Amino acid sequence: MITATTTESIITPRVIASPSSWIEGEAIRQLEQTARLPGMRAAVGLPDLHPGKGYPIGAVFLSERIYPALVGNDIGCGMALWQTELTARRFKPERAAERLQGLEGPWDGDLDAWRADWNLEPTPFDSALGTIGGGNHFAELQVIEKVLDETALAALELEPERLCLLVHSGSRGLGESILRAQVNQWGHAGLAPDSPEAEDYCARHDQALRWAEANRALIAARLLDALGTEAEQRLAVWHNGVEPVDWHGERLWLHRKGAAPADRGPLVIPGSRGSLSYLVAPTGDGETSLRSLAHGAGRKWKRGEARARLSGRQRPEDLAVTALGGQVICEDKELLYDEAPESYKGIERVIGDLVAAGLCHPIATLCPVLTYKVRKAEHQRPGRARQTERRRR
DNA sequence: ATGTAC
Repeated sequence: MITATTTESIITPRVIASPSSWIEGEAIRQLEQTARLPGMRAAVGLPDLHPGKGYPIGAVFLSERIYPALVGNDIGCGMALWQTELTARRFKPERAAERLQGLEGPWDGDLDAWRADWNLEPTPFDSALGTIGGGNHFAELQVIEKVLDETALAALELEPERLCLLVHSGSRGLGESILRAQVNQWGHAGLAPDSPEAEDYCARHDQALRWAEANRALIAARLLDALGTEAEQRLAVWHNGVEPVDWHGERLWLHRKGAAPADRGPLVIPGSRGSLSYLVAPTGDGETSLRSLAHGAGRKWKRGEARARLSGRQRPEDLAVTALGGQVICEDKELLYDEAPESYKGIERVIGDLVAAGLCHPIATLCPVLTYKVRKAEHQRPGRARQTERRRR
């Protein structure tokens, strides 16, 4: 007997982007392919849609089943915004840059207390709590560049003269281990909700969400501590994950794969480190966009492609300051090129497409002042003593 | 994306 518990009809994915917005063919193919998975009910590509490893990034999927492989390894990856005590007027990026050291290593604070605060069980990956990681992850100080909705900004308790801190990171090795265990046992198959394996995955997934959120908070705390200042968190969202939703009275599973939630109030959609980020308020009923928004500008060039394209015309030192005047700390050459502003699409187009589709309205723009990616360990770079020695000769 | 896989 065949039990028809899943919908067999093929759904047609939608792409929310103006015809003039360039989207890679491979990303569309991945979107269509993913939309054919059993139990898929809706699939939407957002304006930052680009190819990922098997599944597209910048997309959202509504399904009868749970697809861990679609969520990917960085479960809980997301953005959090703080308002710092620093004022834009008095901030000295070069001085601040000098003080930001050693954020890559394990935190030497009270890990037990931190885990207790965030309701986290110990994991084998906790030495990475409070570390940014690689790829597109960063911690960035930003100045509010232009206020477009004063009332909304005030409601968020964001004062225009104070610097913001935006942190983008995820669940590091923990999320990766959860996905790996999942794929080893079940492959890429969708899990039936209420099955033991689904419950097991969801429990681990939710733990990774909390871990990632705690990670962003600890990254912020360490960075603020290094700068000798304080801050209050204003916004927090994750853009990689799956959650049950009531969809017109039916219980379905909403997968966000590089897609920000549009059902939890205002959020930041960051551009590259060389462009503005947008603080936006979601608008509309969430029907056409599956309650989601773009999570960033979207990659234009694949990882590893940027160095070959840019190294001829830009030296590493040229990439240390962006066109908008922001300082960049990234002592990893490959990453420095991979995450160069040119590797990303223009954020203005992405926001424009979302606004045109009636999905959000801008509250303010944020301009990067100091972007922290990675420092090498102290022993890997020329120390003060050696530099002094050289100068004497 | 990943205290990565080869």
